Amino acid sequence: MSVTERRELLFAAAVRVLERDGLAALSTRAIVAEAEMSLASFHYAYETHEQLLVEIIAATIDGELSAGLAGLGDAAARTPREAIHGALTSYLELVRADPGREQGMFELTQHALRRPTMTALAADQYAKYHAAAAELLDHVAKRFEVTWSVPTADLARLVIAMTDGLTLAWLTSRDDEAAARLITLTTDALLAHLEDS
Amino acid sequence: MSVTERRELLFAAAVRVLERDGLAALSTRAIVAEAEMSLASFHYAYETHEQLLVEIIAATIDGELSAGLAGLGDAAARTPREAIHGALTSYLELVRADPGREQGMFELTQHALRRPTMTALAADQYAKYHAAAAELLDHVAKRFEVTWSVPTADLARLVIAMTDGLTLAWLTSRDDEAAARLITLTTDALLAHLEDS
DNA sequence: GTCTATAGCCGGATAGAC
DNA sequence: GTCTATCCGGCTATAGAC
Repeated sequence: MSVTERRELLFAAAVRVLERDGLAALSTRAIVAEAEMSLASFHYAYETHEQLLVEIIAATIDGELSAGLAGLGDAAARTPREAIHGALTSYLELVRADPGREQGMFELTQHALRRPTMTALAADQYAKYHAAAAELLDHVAKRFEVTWSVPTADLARLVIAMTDGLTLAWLTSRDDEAAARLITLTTDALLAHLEDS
Repeated sequence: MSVTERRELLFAAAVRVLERDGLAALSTRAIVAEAEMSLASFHYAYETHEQLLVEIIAATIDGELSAGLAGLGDAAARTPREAIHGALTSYLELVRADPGREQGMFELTQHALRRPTMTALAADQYAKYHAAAAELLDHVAKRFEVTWSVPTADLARLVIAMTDGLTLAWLTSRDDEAAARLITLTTDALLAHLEDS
């Protein structure tokens, strides 16, 4: 087996363990067991356990972005409200479909914030979240020929803060109706800063 | 030393370790070292390590509430906008003054969500957050003789989601100006649902 | 290359001396 | 009651057989 193939298998196994059992259970032993390998073979692909963690954080950033906010580009939306409401709703669907995944993201962020060598990763993670949200807000403005009366960089932070808060609220309560109302309130908050060009 | 006194000392030491070093470092050994006790004496006050964790989660809920949203009752505020903006700002000050504390809260929530025996605690935690936020929104409405056009229970979820999102944004970026703008946007979002009685 | 076996450390919990 | 010493298990990492 090639080193790169082994890395990919271990990486995929690690993501499964993280989502299913949480970061606290993401030991080297759990990973190789999930990948059905021997313990020693882990270090043939990765130097240290922490190195895999770093790679997971870095990689999950991009995946999260494309999946979570893909709904914003939804071609079926006929108004800015539909576009934004639909995007937030499709994000919530993602959380509902795989709660462990979003929980794993939070755990990774918290973990990174606690280690000096990894805090930059957490900062990068959120910088990319904000950039992606801003890009999609710009996309909505362009598509519907409207303009945001507040810098999209600021509105993007509002979007990300709300998705984080929405996720935590749903994870702790599992209340779909309350989450739907929260999405509507968030949509209202964003649309208040939209004006015709 | 009485059992209750020992419990209090261990509890306080555990909170210090949690805030300073994080949940992952909150071992029984670390706690007794912080409290300057022997290892065995821990189990004279608490049956298990998990029992202390449960107690910390339960107790920190109330403390967080009273401290975090105390600004909403600020007597100096002369308008609803000042009251809400001031409350969110004073909450952010709390986060800035003690980032480790808020991080510890997130870590406890994530931890509780992963163990079946503790998920109810996380649900209680957020239910109490929401109830407290609703109560304070009601307080603002009463004091300034205005009414909320949306159930305060729903607006309360918006408040809590935003404080969570705001906290994560600040923890990852340490950007005070961006946080201030986020607070202004949040204040706007809430005031949009305020009308004269 | 790949495995078994193990070193060395830290974890929670407890036995037993005093 | 309070401590030291220890059990036992899980952890990361690596040595060494093949």
